[in-house]
Amino acid sequence: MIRSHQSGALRAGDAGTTVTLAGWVARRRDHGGVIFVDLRDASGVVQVVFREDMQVAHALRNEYCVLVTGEVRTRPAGNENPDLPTGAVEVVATALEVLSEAAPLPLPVDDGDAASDDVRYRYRYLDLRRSGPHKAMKLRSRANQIARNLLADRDFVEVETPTLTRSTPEGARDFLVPVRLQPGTWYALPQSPQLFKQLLMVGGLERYYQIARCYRDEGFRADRQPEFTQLDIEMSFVTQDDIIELGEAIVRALWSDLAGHEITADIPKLTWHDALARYGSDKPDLRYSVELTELTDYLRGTEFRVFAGAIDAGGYVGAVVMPGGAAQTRKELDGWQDWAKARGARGLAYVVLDAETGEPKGPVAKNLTAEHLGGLADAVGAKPGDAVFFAASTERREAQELLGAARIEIAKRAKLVDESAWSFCWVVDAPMFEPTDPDAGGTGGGAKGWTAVHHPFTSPNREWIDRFEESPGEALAYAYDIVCNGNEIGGGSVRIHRGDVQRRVFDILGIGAEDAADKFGFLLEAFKYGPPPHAGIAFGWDRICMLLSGADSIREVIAFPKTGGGFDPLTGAPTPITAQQRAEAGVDGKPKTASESGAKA
RNA sequence: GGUCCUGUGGAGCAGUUGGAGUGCUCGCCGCCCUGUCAAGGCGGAGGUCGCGGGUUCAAGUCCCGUCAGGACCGCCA
Repeated sequence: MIRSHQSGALRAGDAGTTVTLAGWVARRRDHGGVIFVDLRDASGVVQVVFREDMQVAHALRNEYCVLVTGEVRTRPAGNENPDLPTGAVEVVATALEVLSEAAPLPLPVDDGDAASDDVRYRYRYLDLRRSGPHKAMKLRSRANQIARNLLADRDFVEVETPTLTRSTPEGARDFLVPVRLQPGTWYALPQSPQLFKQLLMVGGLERYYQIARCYRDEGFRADRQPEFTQLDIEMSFVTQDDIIELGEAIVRALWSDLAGHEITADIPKLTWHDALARYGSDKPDLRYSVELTELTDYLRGTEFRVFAGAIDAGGYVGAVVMPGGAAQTRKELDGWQDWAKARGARGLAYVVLDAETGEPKGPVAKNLTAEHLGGLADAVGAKPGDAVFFAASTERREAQELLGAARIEIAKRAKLVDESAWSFCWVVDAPMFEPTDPDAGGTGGGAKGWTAVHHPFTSPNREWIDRFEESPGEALAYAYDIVCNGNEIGGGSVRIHRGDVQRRVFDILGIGAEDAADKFGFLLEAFKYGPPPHAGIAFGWDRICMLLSGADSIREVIAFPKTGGGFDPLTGAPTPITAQQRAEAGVDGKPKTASESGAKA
């Protein structure tokens, strides 16, 4: 080591010690006769004093990398800085070596206002010198360590699975990699290690985990990047409850250590259907209590066409209450219409209850009978001064999700969210299937299809395993998600381990035997040889680290993140390739053996 | 694929009704300064107003297109 101590570790007890420090010039305060330099390394900052005999420090600039030798002294009385951990001491320099100079900085490296995201990520190596990003990287490392320790204590085996693998249709779009040695054929980057971890169970490992990079070529968001990380877990000979117990243990350990938050009781469970019915979301934010009310029966017989149309078609009408919402201006109420339209809804019907009299008012009120209006407040649990928003649709889930989105927006606008709170829940009993493309229903009379809510390897629960064909839309799965403050932070399922059940599920999904063999043949083959019952879970590691670090984007907990367009501002990736690279990569080659699936019709 | 917001010296912003590249904070360069810690004082440099087109006597400002970043919808088994 070229240094003797870490800058941030120096304390009053070190006074009198001669130290050699290495780090960066965080700030220089040049008084002419005496120069103060805040020297920063990974451990923190300490003040270095250069006296008249050390005027070389005059040439130092921000972010020069320097080596300083000097004596630690307690600061003169009255000059301590209580804001710094090292504020009781300073280092009086006797030697200075500039290890490397720094050009004028393209962004501020101090902890004041941050630059915009694209500048920060273009110069991420400078951004990472700031304390916030630095802490986020350390937090993530610590989170990995906590998970590894806990899983090692429980005899889990950490296994790496391939990142150059087979394209598995269904689900998200794959990133594809051309194969030079077999022109015209492509690897896919894994969307998750799902199939491999199931094969590891067949392989008898019983307890597997991996901090796994996953790749999905879909739209990117604040909480979605083209490559992201899961803490991926799979176990044999377990039930859903065993996975939930393990998941809670991991979450409990993470939040205890990294957020100082103790999860004492069991994390509450609610069913997928309850979550939709009460919160209009399969990842409800339980930090606030606003709930939806179904009004389908209450409003049955109404002549208001918007509601009657949904009710008569066997659909759903519901409402959500905005506490104090009656105080909104006409402009604000109109704003909700724009908000709803931006989400693809026709609008958001509402009734406001007069703050004095409780009298229902608003455009929709004119369309409802006195009877319906009279009992409305009680039916939805509204008080005078509240606003009631309605949604109606022939598709229950569609209306519920609109109200769920309104619920979130209400909480935001009415400031109902306790930002310091942590609220966890499990959402269990998810349906096995949902109809494909519900919007297209009714046209052409084409066959109604089903798609897996979770994934095609999810087991129906005991109640449905022998008869899910009877009513695919109602069949429930052993599938579970863990939710924190309205973010899905993990999810998993009990897997199908019986070939016959798997084939029946594929049948419902419209995946024929030939198709299944082509896409997942290797898994079905494996399942011929004594596959153990198994179940697993995967945690969205970036999201968890984001929540624990208080960030509002997973980019903050990724060392070198990409922009929403999948662009890396630092390296400039992706880039075009040269003609020679293209020729060598085999991009344009034709597969040698044209299998049925590969050949064009 | 769609909607909305943003784009002005190195960074963060302001810029009114269309009237001179105008302003603020920080940074940068030079000088002064012996106890600061967001040091202070004086002086200075630094601009294709994202890009292209249009309207106009005149565009940072209005219109159209486009690019980039962000948020959201679709999508994400």
